[in-house]
Amino acid sequence: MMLNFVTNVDFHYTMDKFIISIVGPTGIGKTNLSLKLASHFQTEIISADSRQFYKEIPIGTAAPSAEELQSIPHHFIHHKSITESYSVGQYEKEALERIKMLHKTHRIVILIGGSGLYVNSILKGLDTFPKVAANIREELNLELKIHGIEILQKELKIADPETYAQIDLNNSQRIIRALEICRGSRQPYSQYLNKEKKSRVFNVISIGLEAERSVIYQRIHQRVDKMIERGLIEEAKSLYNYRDLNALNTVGYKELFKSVEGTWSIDKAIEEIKKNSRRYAKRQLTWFKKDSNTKWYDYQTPQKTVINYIESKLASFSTKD
RNA sequence: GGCGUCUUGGCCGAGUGGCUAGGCAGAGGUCUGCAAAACCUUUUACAGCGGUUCGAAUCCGCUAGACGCCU
Repeated sequence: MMLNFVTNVDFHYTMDKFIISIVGPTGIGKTNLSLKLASHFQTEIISADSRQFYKEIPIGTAAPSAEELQSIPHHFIHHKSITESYSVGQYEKEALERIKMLHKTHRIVILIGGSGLYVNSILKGLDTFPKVAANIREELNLELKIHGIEILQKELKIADPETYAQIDLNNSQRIIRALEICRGSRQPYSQYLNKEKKSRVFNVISIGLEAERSVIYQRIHQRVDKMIERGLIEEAKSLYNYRDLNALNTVGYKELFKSVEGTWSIDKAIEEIKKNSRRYAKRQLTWFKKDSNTKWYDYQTPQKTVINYIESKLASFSTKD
């Protein structure tokens, strides 16, 4: 339903539209490249970073600076408050609408991704699930806390054997998601999966930025130190009262909260931030490397080289018509 | 110099004759509305040499190193 603007009528018109997707591990230089590309192609940037959505946490999420945000129009950065709940489903819908709008006046839109699932929601699409009341998840979370995961596993086995057979049964988040759909819609979660293929009205050119592992880690360490200099500790302290919000279950904040509480020293917290950032980068790489359509470049590759590649891709698409 | 205690994988740490300790770090991976989340898998050992024994990380001896006490 969220894709009902995709019709045969505007097929021709839309397929001359492009998304340049930039992926890669945290701290590799995606922001920098996206700014360059946006200015070169005279276009705007859509962010697919699930933490840069939140306006209260700019330092720890390494969001683009005020000047950068001013030089190129950005979308989905700082558009939410940490107190609002947000989901990929909502993001997919809103971002697709925004992209459609931008494509009316721009041939190319830049998508910069840090969050694999969010990038995928734009590029490939999610299946459509019914909306379920928020209190169902709250109930499930409570049941998990009181009775443990076994009871949820049992319920899933009955409610949706197919999902039960495939899902990671130790992962309570997945089980709860499946169950909230089962309970809320009285239909098995698996029933909503893999419906008709989502069509997209744009072509995708995917660019990955990478570096040797040790280089990535070194850059992460330096960036964390810089965040501390810029006042990450103060930012975290000021948000301590909101620590239970999902948006603050984020590298940089959860560790500093422990030092506010006195369980960790500041130095220990900083070490943990670096460690968790390294792990995050590793998971991002695992996710993004799976997409064989991505053209990978070393982070030091001249931006001109990347632009040339994109130009040639654009040309190859237009000759296909 | 003498006496004693100790030496387990990158780190911590259990194990006293046969049965994978475990944790952390690292590495690899999963992923359809909490995703910077959540979850899964996993390599490298018993300081060295020799002996006892069917069998030694575990018992004995020597060597090396660490720590403690004594002269």
